[in-house]
Amino acid sequence: MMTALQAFEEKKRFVHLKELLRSANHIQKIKKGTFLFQEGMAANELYLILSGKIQMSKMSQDGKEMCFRICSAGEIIGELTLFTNEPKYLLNAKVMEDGEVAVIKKDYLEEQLLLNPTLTFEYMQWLSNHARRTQTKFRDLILLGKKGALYSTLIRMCNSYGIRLKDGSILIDLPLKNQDLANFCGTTRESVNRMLNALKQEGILSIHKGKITIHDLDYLKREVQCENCPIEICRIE
Amino acid sequence: MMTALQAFEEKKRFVHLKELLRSANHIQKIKKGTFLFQEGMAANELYLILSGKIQMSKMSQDGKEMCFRICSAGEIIGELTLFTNEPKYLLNAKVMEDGEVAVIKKDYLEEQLLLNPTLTFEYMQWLSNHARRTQTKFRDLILLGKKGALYSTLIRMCNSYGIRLKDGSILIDLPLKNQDLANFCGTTRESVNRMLNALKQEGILSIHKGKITIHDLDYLKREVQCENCPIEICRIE
DNA sequence: AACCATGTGTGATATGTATCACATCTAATG
DNA sequence: CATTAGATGTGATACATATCACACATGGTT
Repeated sequence: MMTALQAFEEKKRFVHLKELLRSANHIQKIKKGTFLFQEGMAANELYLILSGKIQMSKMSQDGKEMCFRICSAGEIIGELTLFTNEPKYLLNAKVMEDGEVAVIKKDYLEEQLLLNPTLTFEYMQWLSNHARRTQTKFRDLILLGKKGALYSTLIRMCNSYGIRLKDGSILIDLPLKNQDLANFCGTTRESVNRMLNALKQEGILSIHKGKITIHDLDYLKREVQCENCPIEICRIE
Repeated sequence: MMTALQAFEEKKRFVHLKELLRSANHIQKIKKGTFLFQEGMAANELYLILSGKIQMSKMSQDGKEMCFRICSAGEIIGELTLFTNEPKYLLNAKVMEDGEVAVIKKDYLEEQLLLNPTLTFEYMQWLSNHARRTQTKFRDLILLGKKGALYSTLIRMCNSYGIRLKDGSILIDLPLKNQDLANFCGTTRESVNRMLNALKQEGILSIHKGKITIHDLDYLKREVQCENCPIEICRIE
């Protein structure tokens, strides 16, 4: 779990990049249930989320959904279209919660990134960390079986969206349906339901109003033989 | 499958980056069966492969291996340690075939990358593509089941290591054991063996001296409902 | 309060996949 | 060419997971 200091450090990161993004072209309202963009669409802009929540996912041809991350205020989306040939969005951006995004022209951002070494540095750092996170995440999802996949997802969600409560429990501050979790870890809502209920029985976690609270994170870590990798790596996104 | 033109374009990519790497500090011989580096080791250098083959993989705590890519001449490894805080290798680099690598000091490369916009641009482009490849690859591995995972892996290997033969078949120019393939797609060697034999029966592929030749790539693509994503994305690495 | 849509919970069953235990096969080596 | 180590091939079985079908809970609406 993130300590107060770590959270502080995390916020200090990429300050120049975020500063640049704030000088955006215009602001756009986003409404729950709509898509900000969908995979395959030509990508000329990227977005800084000002408020609201957006789920980034990718569909398989047969209708199954792989969920990558849930983004909220301060996060950049559409970033992987930068510096690509025929830029198309690779993911779907589905709005989970009303809000606003700042719209940034891709061309402008690319130009600025190359002109300013500090920006370049921050962006490369972000990309490297992204790639590193992805490697450990997918190793877990693929090698640990579905139960391990769920446990690993819960652990990462604690690090990405968790709030430490007074009793030491961690509230994952996102309303998550069984189906959402299933989409994150490549299983079915029924399996997720059974596994969550088993964990509830054991007192490992509890659920109120669609939000999960983890009471015994160490249990989950033991079960997946967690190697306690650095906090910037062991995250959902 | 890559056309001649595409292959040519691919080779032209990242020329400045590779040029820089050739001005390396020194050359090091690598011997089959040894590790150039292992995950967790402090990372102060990265490498350009001059000859030989290196398999990049990550272990899970219970001894299972997730294989990410097999690199040969012209490829850079250890690159994801650039611009990270406490740089440690994230993967194991196991030598599959004797050869030589050029050793580049991490500090020097970081400095050069930031100083030269062309280099910066190439490296960012490479990182973006890497992230995009990873997203589609793991979606396939996680959502398609083990058979789909194997088929997807074979398709990507055609694009990464394939040589088109006169009769239109594609030779995957790597000696691959059943266990290697299993490590790539998160299954067991027995399962891989059964699936490969079924494909042999159907005439979809054949194997000589440990190298697989795909006779009917379209069959594999149909089975995984391949969406024919761009060649720089549908690859193993 | 009755209704409806959406989500959750759960048994029965089918399918997919791993595991175990061997029997070959093959290539390298003395 | 005999031996051996490593790789492949295959049945039997156990286990994990998905699928199906439906009951139940919940919250919002008329």
